[in-house]
Amino acid sequence: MTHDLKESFSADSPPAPAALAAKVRTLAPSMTRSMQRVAEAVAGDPAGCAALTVTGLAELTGTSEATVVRTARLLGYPGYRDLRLALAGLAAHQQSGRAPSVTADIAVDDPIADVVAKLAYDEQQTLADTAAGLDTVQLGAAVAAAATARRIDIYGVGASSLVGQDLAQKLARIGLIAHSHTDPHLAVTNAVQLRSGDVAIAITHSGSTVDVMEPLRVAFDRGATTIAITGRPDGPVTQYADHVLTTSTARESELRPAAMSSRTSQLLVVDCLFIGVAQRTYETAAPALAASYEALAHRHAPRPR
Amino acid sequence: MTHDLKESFSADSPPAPAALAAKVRTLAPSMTRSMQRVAEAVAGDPAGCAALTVTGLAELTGTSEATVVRTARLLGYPGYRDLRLALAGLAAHQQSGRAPSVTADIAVDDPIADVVAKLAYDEQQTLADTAAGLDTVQLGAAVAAAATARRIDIYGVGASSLVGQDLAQKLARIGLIAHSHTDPHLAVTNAVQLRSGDVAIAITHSGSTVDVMEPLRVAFDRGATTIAITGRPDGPVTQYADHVLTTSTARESELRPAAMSSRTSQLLVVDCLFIGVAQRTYETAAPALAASYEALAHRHAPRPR
DNA sequence: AACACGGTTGAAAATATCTTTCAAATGTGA
DNA sequence: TCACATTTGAAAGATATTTTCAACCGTGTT
Repeated sequence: MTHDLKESFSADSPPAPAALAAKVRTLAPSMTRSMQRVAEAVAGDPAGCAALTVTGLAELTGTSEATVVRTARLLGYPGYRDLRLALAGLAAHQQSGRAPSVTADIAVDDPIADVVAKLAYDEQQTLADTAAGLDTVQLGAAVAAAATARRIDIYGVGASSLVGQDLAQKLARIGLIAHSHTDPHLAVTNAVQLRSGDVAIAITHSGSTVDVMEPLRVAFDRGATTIAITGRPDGPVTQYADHVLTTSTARESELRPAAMSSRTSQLLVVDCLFIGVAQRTYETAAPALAASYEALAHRHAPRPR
Repeated sequence: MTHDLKESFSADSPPAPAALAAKVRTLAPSMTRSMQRVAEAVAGDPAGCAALTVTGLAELTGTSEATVVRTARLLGYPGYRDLRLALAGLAAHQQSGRAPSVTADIAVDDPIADVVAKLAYDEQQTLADTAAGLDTVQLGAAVAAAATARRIDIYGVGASSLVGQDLAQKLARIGLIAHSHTDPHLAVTNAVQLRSGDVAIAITHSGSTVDVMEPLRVAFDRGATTIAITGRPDGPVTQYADHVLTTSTARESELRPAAMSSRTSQLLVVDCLFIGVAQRTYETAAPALAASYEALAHRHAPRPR
């Protein structure tokens, strides 16, 4: 416990890391020759020096450990250890300063690391856009309808079908009766069965996919509450929709199909819808979720050693 | 010999400061209780921990020096000293970028607008974590294998099956022979047909889903190049994987199942894989993509007036 | 030129910190 | 319950840091 006093000292008085180079210049005149060599090395390559031990830095500068420690002291740190920590911080800091221009399109010859960065950035952007553009009133209405629905039918084809399946899976997990339809004919056949109190959800990025519009129209005519999740709030599908949830569209490039970002956007909307429903049906949702985890437990292999 | 590449993951991961919190979550399940306590402390207060010595951190977490060192090792650092340096860097990093206030868990009584904001933020976080934690060497190897594969089989069940389908759909669109298998029996039956030059991809968040491991094992034994996309880089599935792509794990709450963020993470990985393959097969991929757009055009209704 | 003297320096000892070892404690499955 | 494997921390061992101290250097004086 006694050493803790030292800790508290280092906590309140270390110099601001950013000003290190300046401090070196300021204090240089009052330094001895060997100390200046050390200070120079430190100011010149903080990141590199952070990787060195006292001995390493002493050798690098052609001085001794003692001199390195003296320099650290002069710069305002309790010892070399703390200077080194500050150096690490400084390195990380200036690392982040160099913001990579990931805003560009993905090119054919981009290195794989750039692809990862750009893709992640794009999808993050898509999420932000979607969240910003989502009408919470419409979403609230959709949630209310879905939470009390007798049954929920979901239509989606192509890439959107996966989103539909995802939603259906999750709703089913919390005990709701939800089905995703991919086959347009079967979807229409099923839609005919719907009536007031049921919910139909169409997912289409273009807002004009016939195979998805048709079953929604039937459901609409039958009196079911209809929801459209689309990137085109003015598209044809919305004329059969009681509630419209808008997804965002990101620029697409040759290598990055629009389906990619629309899927991200659709999934966020669908997740919001799901969480909303789960909130409203919490009493039954929570145990249902727990039960489904339980049921799956035996499908996993034991931990290896 | 090829399988030894797996080793490189845990061994080479150098100071990746930004991804520390993510790494803690990813590796937490494979940690012992006391190690988790240490990891928690580190992830919770990087700045504070950076000021502590091994002994200090051991006392703080009620464990021993040995455990602290073990934890540092598991997180990918040579020892505590290096973890501490990374921590200092991280502290400086987050000092500059002030975190937003939507970090709280989603509660049962959150208004719908908050749900949207929190969910979007969480998914963005997941994307960032995934991108930071993705081993580009492994990814590059996976891309190379997939781009030249005679055929690609993809295994995934539950939520992961949708990710598998998404990947298969996209690869098929650029002219590759790719199939997603959901039925474990059929998957194994198909896996038997694989041989050297084919690629098998298993997608499982837990890393221990038997239904997915089994076909991958068969493919592995048959000499196919095997890829595992999993949130548990130390899970059983990796023993049959030539290349391991790690997805990140976000904290989950009662209302937000882990499946949600793992899906986001998996999709990003899969997208990166796809783009990588598309780059490598650009000559054939570009016209194939264009053709598939063309073919779908007539499935859309004309814009209404 | 020789000397004395204050400041500078690094080798080596002393200390602090980190790492490894190993046996006890704890948990786990038969 | 026992046998076995895993987890854990105390203490020994290895490194890194700090301190000590005598040698060294440069300068100014006699």
